[in-house]
Amino acid sequence: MNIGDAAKATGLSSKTIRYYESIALVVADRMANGYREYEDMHVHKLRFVQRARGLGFSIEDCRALLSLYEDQNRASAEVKNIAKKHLSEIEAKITELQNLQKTLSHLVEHCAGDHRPDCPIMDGLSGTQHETNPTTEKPH
Amino acid sequence: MNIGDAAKATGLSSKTIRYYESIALVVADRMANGYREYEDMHVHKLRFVQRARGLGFSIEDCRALLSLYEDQNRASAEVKNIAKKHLSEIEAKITELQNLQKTLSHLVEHCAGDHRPDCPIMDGLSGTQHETNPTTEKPH
DNA sequence: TATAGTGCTTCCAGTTACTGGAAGGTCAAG
DNA sequence: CTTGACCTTCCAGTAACTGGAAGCACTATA
Repeated sequence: MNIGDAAKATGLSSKTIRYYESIALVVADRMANGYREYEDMHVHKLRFVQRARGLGFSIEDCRALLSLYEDQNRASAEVKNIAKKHLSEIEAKITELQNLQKTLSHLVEHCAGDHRPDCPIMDGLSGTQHETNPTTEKPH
Repeated sequence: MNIGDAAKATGLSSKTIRYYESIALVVADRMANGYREYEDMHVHKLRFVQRARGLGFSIEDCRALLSLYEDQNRASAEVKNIAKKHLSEIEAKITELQNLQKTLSHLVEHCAGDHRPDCPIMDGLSGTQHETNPTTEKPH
């Protein structure tokens, strides 16, 4: 199976699969002509990574998870720790975004959105607001 | 006022302020010795950008908002459009993260997290799950 | 005046996870 | 033998900074 077929089998692009090889995440064997050769085992790993990425795990998390995936003597506690850490990052991000959403929706609701220049959104951004809720001051 | 003072006045780092100048977002004048010179107007603009970034607006949005900020004849509708678009992106992101959170928290809850290798999280990632909810299959 | 220390300058590289594109080799079909 | 689809490598770009190196400017002190 060459890279194009592996791409179809996993839902990843050939580009992405090559990228994963370039960072030593999933490395294929080579055929006589230099083409990459994918066995079922490689496809399984690629699908594993694809699912993990779909759950938002970083590439480095995927690397760790993949090595646990191959480790017959793994402790599920290690897997759980990685997942819990990721989960709490997701939850923190949700909270952060909900705060932005609250502030922004307030501003948007109070903006007439017509041809006139007066705009509570601008007032909020310029610090000229008359009566408003505090903006989250920390860029990331 | 030189760049260090502008940094203190805005809460941005000197590095960031130089970066903003390099992308022509907020450009300072220069003093005889080559140092950047910041007037109140520059500080206002930098604070404006800092607040907009704090609300998650992209640099390009900041550029557009900044030009509206300076436009006496702006229509608040233009501001509102930018904000509404950003707001809907935030809301989409929240929804996406909430889906991940749901799936992940299910998996985490069902993992014993002990010394044994059996692990529902691994099962979910490898596609070997016994009874589970679908994972979000789209990386970004 | 020499020097030390702080702050300023520019430029280059690295971060995350790919994606697009160029230049060129390989293979199967007609 | 040519065409077209596929494969290869390598380079550059994305977003928004951040870190660091090399070197000039300014102030204070010995």
